[in-house]
Formats: sequence, structure tokens, C-alpha cells
Amino acid sequence: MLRPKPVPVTVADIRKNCSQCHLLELCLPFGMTETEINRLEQLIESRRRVLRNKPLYRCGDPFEAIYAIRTGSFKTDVLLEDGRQQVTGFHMAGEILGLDGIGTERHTCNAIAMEDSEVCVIEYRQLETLAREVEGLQHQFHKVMSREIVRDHGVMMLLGSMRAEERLAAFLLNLSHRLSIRGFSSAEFHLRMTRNEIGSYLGLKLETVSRAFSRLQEEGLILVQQKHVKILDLASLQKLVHPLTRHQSGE
Amino acid sequence: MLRPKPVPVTVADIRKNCSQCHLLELCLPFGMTETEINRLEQLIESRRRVLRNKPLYRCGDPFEAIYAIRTGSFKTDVLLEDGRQQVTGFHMAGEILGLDGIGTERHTCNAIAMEDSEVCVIEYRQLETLAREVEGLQHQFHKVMSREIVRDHGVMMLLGSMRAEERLAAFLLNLSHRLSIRGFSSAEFHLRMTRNEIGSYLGLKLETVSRAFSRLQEEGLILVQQKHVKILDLASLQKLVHPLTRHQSGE
DNA sequence: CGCGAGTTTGAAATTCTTCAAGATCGGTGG
DNA sequence: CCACCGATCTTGAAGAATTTCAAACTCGCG
Repeated sequence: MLRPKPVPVTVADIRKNCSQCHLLELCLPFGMTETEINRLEQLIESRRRVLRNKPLYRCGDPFEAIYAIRTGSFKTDVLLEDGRQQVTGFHMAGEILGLDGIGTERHTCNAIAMEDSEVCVIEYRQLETLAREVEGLQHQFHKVMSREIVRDHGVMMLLGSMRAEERLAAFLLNLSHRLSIRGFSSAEFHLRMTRNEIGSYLGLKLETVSRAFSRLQEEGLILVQQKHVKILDLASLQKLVHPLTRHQSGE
Repeated sequence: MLRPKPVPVTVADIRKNCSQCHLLELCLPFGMTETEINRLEQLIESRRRVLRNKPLYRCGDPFEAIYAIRTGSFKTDVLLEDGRQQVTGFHMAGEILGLDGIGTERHTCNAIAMEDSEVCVIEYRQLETLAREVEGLQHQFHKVMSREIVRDHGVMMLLGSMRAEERLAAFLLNLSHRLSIRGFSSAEFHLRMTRNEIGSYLGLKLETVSRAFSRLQEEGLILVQQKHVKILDLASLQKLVHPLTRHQSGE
């Protein structure tokens, strides 16, 4: 098993972690003051590389830390006893992994790297201690967890009340948005995940995903070639997801 | 609009809130020490009654507090612009509502009482302040949020990779378990929600829910009469949800 | 150049939804 | 007390969407 190369992180590197990280406003420190960030940096003891298809953690592992993605991307999934798999999320740089473990002190899902990746390890005990002293950190941490809950509600909406084509459109729009926030093109990108993984996330079989891709292409909304996607008609894609903008239904 | 009766809560009542509440070990204070709980009690300023079918909060409302359910039950839902509804959860005594609002400072779903209910109002700013001083509170609060995330993953699993009958079985088992924790019968109970609401939660149409009920009954697993449910064969129900208990699939 | 993993596409089978008609329940008013 | 009403639930049959099964295609890589 080949290692990519020796980890080139010096102590100096680690110390100036967050303040110089270009992910600052996407990650945990967002909204914190300079001095608050400096304190957060001090508790990030280490980074960890995770090779493609290797787990950052696995379901059942004791929970000790949360992880901020520095580079690369991950999927999280839950396995049913009979082998059925549900992908619960695709995660990219700046996002926080591992929050599922706090409640039971064990991880409740698997986090697998979709490409060679690197994460900042934030030891959880220390994070709690620091959050008691640093108000901004506490607040941001709570926001991160809350947004995760809201994100999950969005996925439920998607799984519970959209049809295949709508689900895929919503998925692509979401990816596009998150990529553009990170400075990548929002109109053209490479999918890191297989049709099967997309299907698992969207509650569809891989063939259905493939057909939905084809249909969106026939309709002229996107251009697909295997894992390469180009968004041609953003407005129509969005209309697919939010069919009509009527007022909220009364009570 | 008739009020149920004047709220009979005195200041004395409020002060001895949590320590004497029979929901103690199901609610936020679980795991906190006596003294820690006393401090938590002091920040619970008020209770609030919510009549059946009335909202505790609505999507878009400014976020100011989280709520611990004292009595009754709620559903939370998200509405799509075109009127489609997704029920994101059914909540009972001891559970915490409103966590969705922290991230955006506005609520992102509706919380509607399914029966006349009462909640403890926990002002969020104050909770954060206290959590910085009281380690046990901080820790419990994080656990509550984390468990909410894990719960949501369970729902995704359900929506994404189970068939109608399995979804309903999982739903009934979950209800049964939560009722038994609260001292109610786990084998026989009354559903507070309509077929339509169950369907929205499970990603099914109400007719499909009804048929799934009938099929489970034909198979001798349950007895249904409208909203009254009796579980006859717990083991088989569980087998439906977890078809075979094999080892975790390797990597 | 061929292999394997991943993808696409077609056709049949299955599951779920839609449409439609009755049945049941709780509450209301005669 | 009972008939009736609206809301909810059940059931059937037809239709639509998704899945399953099967085969062929593409692409990167050794």
C-alpha cells in the first residue's frame, strides 16, 4: 500500500493554522475574532491524511475528535445489517465531520475519503473546554451543528417528496453552489462520486440516476459525460426543484 | 377561539422546574448534577401552552429560544414553494424543539402541536451564557444536538432505502420504543397523527400508508383500528426492518 | 490491447401513486 | 336518541414511476 508522500507539516505550520487558511470563512472559525481564532488554533494538534477510499472513522469507533476538512472530500454513510447502504452526505473542504459521535460517544456512521484528503483534528474534550472560555467559538460550533440539522431536513425533503429528476437537479444545484463558494466554477465540474453513491444519497438505483442524467441532458439543462457535468440552463434546473413560487400555505 | 383555561403556573412552580420533573432523564438536564440542574432551572423563565394544530413557531420566525416539551406532542415540517410538505419529525415529552434556528437565527421549519401541549421556554442567549459556566449543561446540550443529527440520518436511511412496509414498521417500532421509555405501553398505543402526516414523514402517500397498515395486519404483526395500534409480533416487525443480521461489510 | 470498474440503455416486473368509491368515526343539532 | 356531516380512513383498479435484469458501451490503466 503506497503512501502518497511523508506528511510535510511542521509545528510552525500547525500554529498558524486557521488564520492563514483560505477556508476560514467556510469553516468553524467563521465569525470569530482574531484573538478567538488564535486560541482555536492552539487546540488543533494535528492534521491527518486519509487516502482515497479509506475511512476517517467508522461506525462504532469511539468518538474523540471532530474533523475539519482541509483538502479533498468525503462521503458519510450508514449501513443496514443486510448490506443496504445509505449515503448521508458528501462533504467538502471547510466542512466539519464527526458531529454524529457526540451523542453516544461513538461514531454512528462511516466517513470515507472520496479522494486523497487531509483534515484538521480537533480533539473534542479540548474543544468543549475552549468553547466555555471563547464565546465566539461556542457560538460558531452551535451554528455548525444546527446547520447540519437543517441540511438533513433538506435531504429528507428531497428523499420524501421529490421525483428522480428533481432529486438529481437539487443535488447538482447544491454541489454547484458549494463549489462556487469555494472559488470553483459553478457551471462545470467533475463529480467525485459514482452513480451508485449518488443513487444511495438520493434514494435511487444507479440506473435511475443515469437515466435522470440523460433526461436532464435531453431537455437541454445540462451536459453530461460520465463524471463531467456542465450546467447549461441554471434557471430551468432551479424551476425543476421549486416548481412554482406561491405564497406559504395558511394554517 | 376558546382558551383551555388560565395558565396555573406560579413563580414557585417555575423555580422547582426540572428537578421535580418526571421527564428529567429524557430531557436536557439528563446527566447533569443536582447543582447544575438548579442553575439550569433558573434560566427557564416561562412555560408556554400551545393549542392543538397551533404553531409553537413557524418557518421564518426569528430564533430566540429552544423549547423542551413538557406535555403533549408536536410535528415539525418543511414546506416547499409549491405546497408540498415534508414532515421532518414527530416529537414527544422531554424532546427539544427549535435547534434548527441556531444556524440562521431564524426557524427553518414549522413546529405544530398535535394536541394541546406545554413547553418550557429556554431563552437561547441565556442558555449559551450558562453553558459556558456549567460544563454538564454544555455537554448535554451538545449531545442533544448530536442525537438530533443521528436521528435524521435514521430517517434518511428509512426514506432512501426501505420499502413502504419496512418504513411503516420502522416508524411503529420507533414510536413504541419512545413511548415505553416514557412509561407508556410499548405494545398498544394511539397515533396522534393522521395517515397523511405519517405518509409525509415516511415519503409515502396516505393510501400507501393505509395499505401498509393493512398488510402488516394481514401478516399478523399488528392490529390496527384507525388510530389505535397494537403490536402483536414485535420480533417479526424488527426482522422486517433489519432483514438479516450479518456482519458489517468489509471495506 | 484487453481487462475491469463504472456507465448507459432497453424491456419486463414491481412498487407506488392516482383516481374513485365506500366505510368509519366523532361531534352536532334536531 | 338518532340522523347527518365533515374529516379521515380503507380498498379497488388503472396508471406512472422506479427497479430489476440483461446487454452493450466507455474509459483509464497495466
